[in-house]
Amino acid sequence: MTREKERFVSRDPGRVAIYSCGVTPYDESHLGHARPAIFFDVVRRYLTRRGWQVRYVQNFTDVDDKIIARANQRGEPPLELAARYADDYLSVMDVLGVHRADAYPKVSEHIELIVQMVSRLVEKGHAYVASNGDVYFAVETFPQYGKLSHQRLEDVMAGARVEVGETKRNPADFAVWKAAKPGEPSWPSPWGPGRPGWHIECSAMSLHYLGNHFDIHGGGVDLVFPHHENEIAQSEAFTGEPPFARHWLHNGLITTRSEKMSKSLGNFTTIRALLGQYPAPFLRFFLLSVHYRTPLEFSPETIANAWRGWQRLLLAWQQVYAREQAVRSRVGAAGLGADAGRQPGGGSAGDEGRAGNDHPLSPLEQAVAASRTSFDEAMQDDFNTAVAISSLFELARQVNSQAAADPPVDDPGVARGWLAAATAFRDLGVDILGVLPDDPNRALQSASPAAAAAAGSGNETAPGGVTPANWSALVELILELRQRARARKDWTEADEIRRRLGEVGIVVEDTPQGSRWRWQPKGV
RNA sequence: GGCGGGAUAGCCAAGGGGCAAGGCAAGGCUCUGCAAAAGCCUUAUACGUGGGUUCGAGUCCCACUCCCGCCUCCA
Repeated sequence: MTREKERFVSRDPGRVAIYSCGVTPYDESHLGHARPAIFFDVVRRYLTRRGWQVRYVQNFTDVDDKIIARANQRGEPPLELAARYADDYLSVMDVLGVHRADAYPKVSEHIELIVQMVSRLVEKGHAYVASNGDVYFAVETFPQYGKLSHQRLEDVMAGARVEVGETKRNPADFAVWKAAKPGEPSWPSPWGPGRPGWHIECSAMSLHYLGNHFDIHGGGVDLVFPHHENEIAQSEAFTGEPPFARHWLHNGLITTRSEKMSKSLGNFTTIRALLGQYPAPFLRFFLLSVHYRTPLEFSPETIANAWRGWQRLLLAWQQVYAREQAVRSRVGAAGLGADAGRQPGGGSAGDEGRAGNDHPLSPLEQAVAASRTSFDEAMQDDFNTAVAISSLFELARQVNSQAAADPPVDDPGVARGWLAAATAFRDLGVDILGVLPDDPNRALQSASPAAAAAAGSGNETAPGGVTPANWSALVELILELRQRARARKDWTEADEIRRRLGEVGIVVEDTPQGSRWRWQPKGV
C-alpha cells in the first residue's frame, strides 16, 4: 500500500493468513502461473520453518466469461471444463513440488456467500441494481478508491471504456453481479438469475476463509488494477473496517522477448511442456533466481544460463550427499551428533564459533553457519530468494573446495562439517526453496528422455515401456563397455563412446571414483 | 494521456547514503590418458543522461531519454 517494504506484523501472534489469487482455469497452465505458486510455496515453507502457523488459501475463478466462451465453443459444460483445467493446474503444481494450499475455494461453490455479500453492499448503498439486472459497485461511495494502485478516480473515469448499452452510473463502476444471458450458467438471486462479477469472489472467499484484516494478499502485478483495487473497495465497504488485507505482495511477470507472457498474447510455454524437458527443481531454481518483484525473461539464453548455474549447485550437493553417506557409514552418526549444524528455522543465531559440544568449528562448519545467516537475512528481507540462492552458491564453493582437498572423514571436525553441510543443503535447498532434489544422484540421471516423455504424457512410463529406471540401466551398460575399453587403454574407443553419448545428451565425466553421467537437455 | 516499475561489467542479476553480492561467459594455472568437473588466480573506468542535496550519491531530489506493466481478460 505504501509501496515500501514494511516490517511484517501479523494479525494474530504466531499465525499468518495468506490469500493469493489463483487462476481462471480455461486452458493449460503456463510458466507465468508457476511463478506466484512457487513463490508463495516458498513463503509458506519458510514461514512454517520459522515457526509460524500458516494458513494459505488460493481460489479458482471457475465462473467467468472466458470459461463460458471456451466451453460453448467446445460444446462442454463450463463448470466441467473449468474443473478439468483446475485439476490440471493442481497436478502440474504437484509435480513442481508446490505444497497444496489449505483450501482452494471455487466461485461455483460459494454463490450463496457472494449473493449475501452483494446484498449487503446494496443495503449499505455501495452497490445498485441497474436496469439490465446487473449489480454494480458504486466507486464514488468509496472515497479511498484507488489507494492501492495510486490512481485518482477522475483519471480512471477518463480512461474507462464505456460500452454500448452501458447502464452504469459512473464509468468506473464495476459489476459485482451479472444478470444471466442465454446459454450461460446462472444461479438464483434477489436480482434474478445471474452470476458473480469478477473481483467479488476473491473478496467473499478471502474474508470467509481468513477473516477480515488477514495478513498477506498476493498475486501478479498485473492484478493490481483493477482486480485488487476493486477487491479492496468492495471488501472494505462491506466490512466497514479497513484494512481488508495488511500486506500486499505482487510478483513480477514472466516475459518473452521483453513482452509479458500471457494467454491472450499466445506467447506462453506450458508448465507441462517445460516439465518434459527440465527437472522440477530446476524450474523452481529458474523462477526463484531473481527477486519475486523483478520481471523474469524466459528465453533459450536465460534458461541455458540458469541451467549451468543449477548444475554447479547440484554437483556440489552431490558431493555433499556422497560424503554424508561416507561419514554415516564409516564413523556412524551417533558420536557426532547426527544433527550437527541443524538449527530450526534455517537460522544460525546463537552458536557461531561453537558446534554443539564445545568443539571449535571446522572450516566447513563455519561456512555453513555463514551461509545460513545470509540465507536467513535474505529471506527476512522481503523474501529475497535471489540472495538466498547466492548463499547456497557460496556454500557450494566451500564444499567443492573441501571435496577437492579431501581431508580424512575420520577427523571429527571434517565429519561434522560434511554432516552440517548436508543438513544445510537439505534444509535450505531442498526443504525451503525446493531448488534441489532430495537425492541429487537421481535428479541428474532421471531427468532423461524417458522421464520427459513420461511427464509429457502424464504417466510414469513413457510409450514403449521405457522408464527412468530401465533407461538408466541402459546407460550404465554402455558405460560399462566403455570402462572396459579404458581399462585396456583403448582411448580412441572410450572417447568415441563418450562423444556419441554426448550427442544424445548424456554427459560423461571420469573421476578418480569412476565415471559418472548426467542428462543434459537440448539447448543448454 | 494517467498511474506504477525499471535502466548496475560481454550477458543475467542482488544491493539502495560510507570498499559494488551471486551466477554465466572469458583468460592463466593446478588436477587429469584426454575431456569434463572442481580449486586457485585474473579480467574489467559496471550503477542510462544532465543538474542538485551531502563531508560523502549507484543509493536521496529535480529534469530528460529509453524499456516494461496496468488503465480491456490476465499470475
